[in-house]
Parts: sequence; structure tokens; C-alpha cells
Amino acid sequence: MASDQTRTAILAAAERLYADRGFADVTLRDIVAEANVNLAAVNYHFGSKDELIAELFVTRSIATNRERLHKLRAAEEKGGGRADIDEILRALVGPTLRGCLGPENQRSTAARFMIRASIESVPPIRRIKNREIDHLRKFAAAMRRALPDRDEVEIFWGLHFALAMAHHTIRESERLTKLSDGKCDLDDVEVIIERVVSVAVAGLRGAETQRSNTTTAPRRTAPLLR
Amino acid sequence: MASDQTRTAILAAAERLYADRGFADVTLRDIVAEANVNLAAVNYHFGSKDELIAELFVTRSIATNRERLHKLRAAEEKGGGRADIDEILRALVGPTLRGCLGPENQRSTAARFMIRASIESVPPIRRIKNREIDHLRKFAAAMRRALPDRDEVEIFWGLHFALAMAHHTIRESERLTKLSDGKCDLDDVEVIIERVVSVAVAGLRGAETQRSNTTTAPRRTAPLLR
DNA sequence: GTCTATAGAATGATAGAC
DNA sequence: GTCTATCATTCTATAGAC
Repeated sequence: MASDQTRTAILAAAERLYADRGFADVTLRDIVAEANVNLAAVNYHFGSKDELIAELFVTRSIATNRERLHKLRAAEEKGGGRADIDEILRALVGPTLRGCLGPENQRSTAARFMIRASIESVPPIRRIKNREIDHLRKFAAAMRRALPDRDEVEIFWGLHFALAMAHHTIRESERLTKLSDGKCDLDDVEVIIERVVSVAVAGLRGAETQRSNTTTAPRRTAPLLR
Repeated sequence: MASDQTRTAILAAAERLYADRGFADVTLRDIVAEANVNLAAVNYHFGSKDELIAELFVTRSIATNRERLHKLRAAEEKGGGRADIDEILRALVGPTLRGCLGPENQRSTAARFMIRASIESVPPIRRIKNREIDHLRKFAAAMRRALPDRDEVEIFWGLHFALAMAHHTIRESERLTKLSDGKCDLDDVEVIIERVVSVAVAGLRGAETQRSNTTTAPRRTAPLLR
């Protein structure tokens, strides 16, 4: 099958070029030159430039989501149907962070591609991300099982904030390094995961002491900390 | 000054179209048609499409940053040179969130434009965001004055996570609404600000009890919460 | 200085030959 | 399945009118 060779060559070349130079700088002509195939082959195999990008991103996303769910199930089985909240959050943010962070010189092409996808967020990639809700619902459900007394709204905010910290760390790792003058270590992924999980859990804990059984709104707080 | 009319018409038309339809769908030809000016006027007044986008974004950013710093100074003066940590974080995330969130039908063109800028992050906008570090350093410095015992690294992570939650809430407000089936109220901005601030503060508080005087790494924690 | 008309260069997409 | 040739659209650049 010569077709598959061409297809694969295009995928590999595109992922490498996008990872190296970003989406804005890479044209179809750059990709076909790198893959040593004809310009029209991209449209034949993928339909359009956007669908090529979508296929690259979907492939990597599916792998990450599969790993997330696998870890979620393992955690729930270990706890007999109810996992600890920090285990659930670790299953949520761990695979994503491990797939994108770590020492810069050790990052695979796939990792660098996913970082670009996170930072530049072109239309085809946004469209795919918007379909992730069903996937996230499974984590929300697990979190509710872990914290049956917590208000449902707090669960959603906790999930949302955990993802916020994980994705923002991927998107802005360079800025955080500069801001902290290199003092924030972005190479040790496991430590970062624990950091994200512990802040998310602390937020959920605060939700109980401050908000449960009253209203869904956080109180306007006096200085919580000196 | 006829020049100013043309220039202003382009800026207004561009902001409106980008706000309504996003960066990917709007061409220079769309903008000049909406503004009733000639195509070449864009290049004459702004140099390029990217510089037009940059000018739109810079104008709004400067206003937000000015408000942030104003609130930061007010908080520090009130405390005699040392503000409460939650006041600092409120000055950091408040103006941004107030500028972008709130009831959808009440959002100004400027607000909708800034939401697009957050979600789509085209190259000219990314370039400007990368220059924000000096601005953020002022908040890091104020946080250090507020929490002189806290490890410097924890300050940077706290600042980083607060921004993460604020920006992710702007970027993904639609997804959070869908995920929570409308139960998370994204219209009451003040409540959201308090929520972001309280989680960020809870994370910083955790940093003291768990991590200070030992290592920069968070411990791998046993279940923190049931 | 300000604006218009127009040409140039590059890109993604496609029709049709092989 | 592959390739050549070509098209329509886009941003950019410039010459010259006002």
C-alpha cells in the first residue's frame, strides 16, 4: 500500500513542523516538501489542511483520554467504587501534564505538538476540544461519589479549576520560568502534578467549611491568611 | 482631521467584527467594507493586519493593567505598605474578570473582543501577552510583602494559579456552563472573583503548612479530604 | 499627509490526466 | 493513488491622485 506510506509521511512531517515552528508559520507546501510528496496528496488523504491538523490532534488526545480513564477506573476499583478525591484529580491532570512537560530537551515531537496545540489553539483544535464534555462528566461523577456531601456546584468548580491550573501551566510554562527567574522548577512533572492536585483539593476543602449548607456563593472573606 | 475618522472607523469596525465572528473568519476586506474605507487604508494607518489586531488588544490591555495597578496601590496604601494577600489577588484577577464576564447580553464590544483574544490567541496577541512579565512582577513583589515568611517559589506558583483560574474561566465559560448543566452561575462576576481568590489563598495557605522550611516540592499527600 | 486603484506574491483547494 | 496545472482568495506593497 503506497497510499499508507504517503499518508503516514504527511502526518509525521506535519507533526514535526508544527511542533518546531507553530501552526501560523507552516504551510501545506512546507509539509509536502518535508514529506517528499505532492501538494495535492494532502487534500486527497485528509480533505483539507484543517482536517489534517484535526487528525493529528485527535490521535494524541485519544491516547491521553484513554490513560486518564484507565487511571480513574483503577482508582475507583482500588477504593471499591469510590476513589479518593486526590486520586481522581491526579488521574485527570496527570496524563496531560506528563505528556507535555518535563525537561525540554527530552520532549518528544508529540509532546511539543501538543504544547503548540495548547498555546496556539487554531480552529480545528478548538472544535475537537469542545467535544470533550462527555469525557469530563465521568470525572465529575467520580468526584461526586468521592465527596457525596459536597454541593454539586462545588464539584464542577473544583474540576474546572484543576484543569485551569494544569492547562495554564502548560501554556505559560515559559512565562512562569521567566517571572520566577528560573526558581520554579518546571522539569519535575510529578511535583507539579502534586502541586496542582493539592491546590485543587484545598479549594474543595474550603468550599465545605465556608459554603456548604448555606448558599452556592463564596462569602466575601476577611483576610484568610497573613 | 479626516485621517482620524478613517483610522477610528477601521478600529471600530475591526473590533466589532472580531468580537462577533472571531479572528479566523474576518478578512481585511470584511473590515474595510464594514468601515466604508479603502483596503489600502489599513496598511497605511497600521502597517499590517497583525499590527491592527495588536493595537486593538494593546488599547484594552493597558486599561485593564492600569486598573489592576490602581487597585493594588490602593490596597497597599490602606495597609500602610503591606496589603492583605486576598486584596492583592482581587486586584490581579478582578479587573480582567469584570472586563470579560457578566451577563452575555450586557457585554460590550470590547468585552467580547477580549474574550475572543483569550480564546483564539492569534500571534500578534501572544506577542503582547509575552511582554506582561514586568507588570506581573509588581504583584509578585506585593505578595511577598504580604507573606514575608512564605517561600518565594510558593508566591510565584500562587500568582500563576490565580491567573490560571481567571483566564481559564474566561476561555472556558461556555464549557463550564454546559458541563454543569447551567448550575455554575457565570453571570455574577463578583462571586466568581471571590471564588478564584479564595482557592488561590487556600493553595497558598496549604503551601505553608505542608511545605515551608523543608523543600520546594509539595509532599505526595495522603488523602487530604474525604 | 491622506487616500484610491491596482498589481504582486503566497496560500489552500480542485479538476482532470495518468 | 498520484501528479500537473490552475483557480480563487488573501495579505501586502506601491504608484499616483487629491
